[in-house]
Amino acid sequence: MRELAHFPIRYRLVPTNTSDRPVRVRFAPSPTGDLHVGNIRTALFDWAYARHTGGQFIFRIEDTDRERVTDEYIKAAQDTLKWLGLNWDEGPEVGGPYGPYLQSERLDIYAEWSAKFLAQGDAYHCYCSSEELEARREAQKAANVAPGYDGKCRTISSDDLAKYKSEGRLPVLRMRMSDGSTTFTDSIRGDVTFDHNFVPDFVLVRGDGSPLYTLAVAVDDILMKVTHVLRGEDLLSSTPRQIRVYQAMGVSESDYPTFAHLPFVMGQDNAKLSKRNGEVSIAWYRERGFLPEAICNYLALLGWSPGDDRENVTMKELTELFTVERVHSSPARFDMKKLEAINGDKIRELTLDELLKRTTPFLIKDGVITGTPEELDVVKSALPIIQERIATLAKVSQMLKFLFVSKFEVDAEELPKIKDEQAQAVLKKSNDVLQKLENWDHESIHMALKSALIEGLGLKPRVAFGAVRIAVTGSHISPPLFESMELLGRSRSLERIAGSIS
RNA sequence: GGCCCCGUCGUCUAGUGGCCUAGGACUCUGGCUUCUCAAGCCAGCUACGCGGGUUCGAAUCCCGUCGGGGCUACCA
Repeated sequence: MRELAHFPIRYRLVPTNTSDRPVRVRFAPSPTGDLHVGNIRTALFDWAYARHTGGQFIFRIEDTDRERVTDEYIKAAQDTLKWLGLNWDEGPEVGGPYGPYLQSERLDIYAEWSAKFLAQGDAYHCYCSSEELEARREAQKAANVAPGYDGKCRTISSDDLAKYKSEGRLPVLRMRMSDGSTTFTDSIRGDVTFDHNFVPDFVLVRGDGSPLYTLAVAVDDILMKVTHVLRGEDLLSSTPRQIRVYQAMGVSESDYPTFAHLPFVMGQDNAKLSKRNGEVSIAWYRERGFLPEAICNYLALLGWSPGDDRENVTMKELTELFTVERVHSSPARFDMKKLEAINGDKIRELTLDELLKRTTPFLIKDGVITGTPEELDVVKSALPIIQERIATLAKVSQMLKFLFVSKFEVDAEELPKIKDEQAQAVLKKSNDVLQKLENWDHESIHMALKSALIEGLGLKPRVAFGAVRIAVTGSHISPPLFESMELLGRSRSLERIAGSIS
């Protein structure tokens, strides 16, 4: 076994794509659950960068830990990306020249490289058991030295080897780190240096022969000719290990990818956003009626800005404007209120047909309609009056429910408001004038009620119309009253008003 | 503990030595809009973590400090 030369490793990277290699960016999640806000922010930046540069966007599944990654989650990840419009050029389903794109299907490749590393002396077998390692780590902590593998099995006597083998111990494959340090240029953070004293020999292959992330990620990025690695900040300190694998692979420095570590998206509790702290899965937002373009727009503004005051950015504009240089190095807090505001803006930008298409599934799911053409006609005529008052698509159901219920009932907590003397007078008067109304359109209804209630009874509009609103829609919050009554129709409107009179 | 990253309104951000008595957006508060809720419009509150230095001049550069976060696995 050859000892590695003891010299500091100098590794310089150009901060932006000045290389003439075509840009290839990958998004490589390890789907151990539904993709969450942080994952998607990374995917979005990866995608935007690829599109901005006219490069390729590669989607790779890191499923080397088959105990935590399930097929279900892999499928869900693909669905989420597609729903968001982050289409990939290479990856699952579409294939590509450097596939397969599931690491679990590339095991022979990793086996080949790990055998090579072993033969070259870059890596070595380590027979230390988990218990032994744990004990030594504890001792290191107690002695206040940097914890990490101590290199015990770098050299191993034949006696010990025979002993371990007779005990049936299965070795892991460890990468040998040299002395010195690794410096690389992160496009977002600048030069970052790690002293190898704090980068212990790391495991490439488990005792059972399966590869670890540390091996697979580096091998794949090289083999798939990835030029830019934009990923979460949590992986920053694992970069020297990736670079060590590149060296062992014999890759020349000019072919190393450029790294850019994106800042975290944090939860309200100021901790890294994770499954623990609440509503982080993209599926959760989808179910609540958030638009994919709104999610992308909002997420793009977390850690990046176009540079001017604009906040409403389309996907197209994002691809035009996105550069790594404008990505922040500091973490951002996720703010649901702002997402809702942007979602509302995006809803208001939708055409009527588009809005109808998007809201229909929610109305059906909530049992408001079954989806007949007649129902959709009604929905379509009602959408213009609620488009500016909903922040999420899921809100349409409660707004339009009153138009479809077969057995109408006033909300229990609203009922007392129309039972007092004044309200009853309003309803009786309304019933009288509306019975005689010739044209049942919102303008006529408005005029009739205004004249009867405001001028006739001398009431404040909000008081008078409020009672009618509750009687007709069942709630004090509703779309505009007169339009609602026009949509509801004469008979049902009058029926409800009459039904509210005691 | 060690290593690494980070630090402008409550939140997201603009800002790369003078354009900053720090701009925008979201939130919040008040008002307008005589049908609610929204939307829209107007106004207001509120920030350069702290301490030194460099400079004629610092949010911007340097040092220190404090604070937050990540990593420290046969997870990724």
